[in-house]
Amino acid sequence: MSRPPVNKSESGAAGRSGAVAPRERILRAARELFYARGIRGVSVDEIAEAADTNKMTLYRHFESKDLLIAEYLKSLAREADALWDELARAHANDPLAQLRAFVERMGQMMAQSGDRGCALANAAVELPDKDHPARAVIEEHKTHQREHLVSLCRAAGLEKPERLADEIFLLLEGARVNLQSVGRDGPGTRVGEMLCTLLRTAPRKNQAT
Amino acid sequence: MSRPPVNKSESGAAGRSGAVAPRERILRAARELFYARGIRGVSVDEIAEAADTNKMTLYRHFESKDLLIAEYLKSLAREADALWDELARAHANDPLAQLRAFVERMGQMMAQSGDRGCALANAAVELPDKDHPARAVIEEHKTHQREHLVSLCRAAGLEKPERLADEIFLLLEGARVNLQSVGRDGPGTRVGEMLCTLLRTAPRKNQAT
DNA sequence: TTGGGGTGTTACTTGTCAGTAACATCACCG
DNA sequence: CGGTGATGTTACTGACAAGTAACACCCCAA
Repeated sequence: MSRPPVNKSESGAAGRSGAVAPRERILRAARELFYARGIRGVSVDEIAEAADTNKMTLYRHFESKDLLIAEYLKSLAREADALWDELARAHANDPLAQLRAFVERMGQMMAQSGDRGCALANAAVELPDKDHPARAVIEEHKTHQREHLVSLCRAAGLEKPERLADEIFLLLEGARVNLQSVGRDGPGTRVGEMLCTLLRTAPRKNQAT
Repeated sequence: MSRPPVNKSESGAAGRSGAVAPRERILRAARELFYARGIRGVSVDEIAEAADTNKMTLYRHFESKDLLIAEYLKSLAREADALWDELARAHANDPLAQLRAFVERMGQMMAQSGDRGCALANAAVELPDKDHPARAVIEEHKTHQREHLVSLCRAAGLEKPERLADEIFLLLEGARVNLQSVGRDGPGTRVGEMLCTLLRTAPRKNQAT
């Protein structure tokens, strides 16, 4: 009780040195492998090896593969939220600029890397079981993402913010899933400019300024 | 050489009677199971059993599970092409009506059944290996689908047919993949009206008529 | 020095799945 | 009736994967 609360992630192998704790290494390896090869196409042994550790240590940090999957998706969701925060800081009190920066960022992501689309959506395809622990993470994140888009559209004074947000949202989802079907020659790579013109030509509510 | 080429599918158990040949039963079972539970989540044993036959017969008709997957997707692609043909017959020489009927049909499909989105796109997610025999089927079909949309938009005299077709295409893809993440409460169910207004407000090229 | 917590290692159990072999059966055709 | 081809049945192999047990190790702190 009285001793300093040295968390296991802070002490031990990691913490002081530049090394990374096993749990973190495992999560990073899981992210790479799950994304690149699909969740069901990667074994926990492979993940452990890629994380420079072994299966036992993996199971000491994650109850099961299913819960590791859920954590993997959670970490991606947190990263996406961090992007929102970053854009909010970069364009404070300018929701329209945040929207623009967002669609530009997504367009870039799709143009260069990320042939494999949205990891969350992919997971939903790979895990049809509605009771899988990952499903809650996916649904929560997608809903949150869409709501954030709506609130930005509304704050930007755009007309029919729900409809516009849905359009942006669905176009992005479609582009990312289509990238996996037809690769870089499909319409997915041109979604960036589509969204830019969509925002540019979106009608604003007549209001004071 | 000289004997009449009695195809196995026409003679034997099926053909004359109302029964269905094993190969067809297997394909149908594969369609249901692969779609509902994912490709990697269904074993060939299950498919054979659902088709009221057994694994041996399955392997007598399909070289491997991978080729069965490819055939499964091919049959779906053929079905989609048949839908185009049906719409073309129903609205001959009226490409705009074909487009409208198409988006309406898709909206219906998503509103009632088909929680699991586009089987082709799902397969692309589940089969990251670019050399998988199913990939060619997927890419070919998606490209063909998009080209058909473009040609319809162009024939309908709509402006920027490529851009409009891509928008329709991506919105549909996005709606279907999103349906799997957030279910019926998401924006996917409203894509029907979105597409209708998109078509209604799409600018036509100034031309005689 | 000593003890303990996190980690590495090996080996194992259990289950599943793709694919095959060998043989029995059944229907139809001549 | 006899034979041929498709189908059914059973049992099997080999591979792989999730998860666990037991034990050795090693660094750090008291």
